[in-house]
Amino acid sequence: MEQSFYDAVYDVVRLIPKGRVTSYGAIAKSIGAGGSARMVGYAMNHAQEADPPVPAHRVVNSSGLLTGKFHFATPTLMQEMLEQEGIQVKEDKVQNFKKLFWDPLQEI
DNA sequence: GGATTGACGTGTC
DNA sequence: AGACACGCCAATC
Repeated sequence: MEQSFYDAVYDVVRLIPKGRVTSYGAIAKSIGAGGSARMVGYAMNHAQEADPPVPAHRVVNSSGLLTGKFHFATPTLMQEMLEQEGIQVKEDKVQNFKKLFWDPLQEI
């Protein structure tokens, strides 16, 4: 079966550099999905079972909020991972999000 | 195959 | 400033 919408999302997310984050909308645009930001998040749900694994913890919503943290093994895992990469997270929000934001369109 | 859903985004009240 | 509403679009049931 052909690569589906998911594979495109996975590929972009895997391109996110360590210590950086991006938003669902940005990914959606990069794959040509436009305003289908929801689809990106939907794909990320499967990302847990995707192989190779996708750094979904580097993907947050446009506000820098860790909206999908509850979809990880543990709700705190996402924050832990981000902090490991040097990203400051407070109240489930990525601090300095604007600076840490990585736009896939700039890479692709 | 129609209806529902969803890790979102932007705007409005 | 916080809460609510609508829009997008593909996958799943």
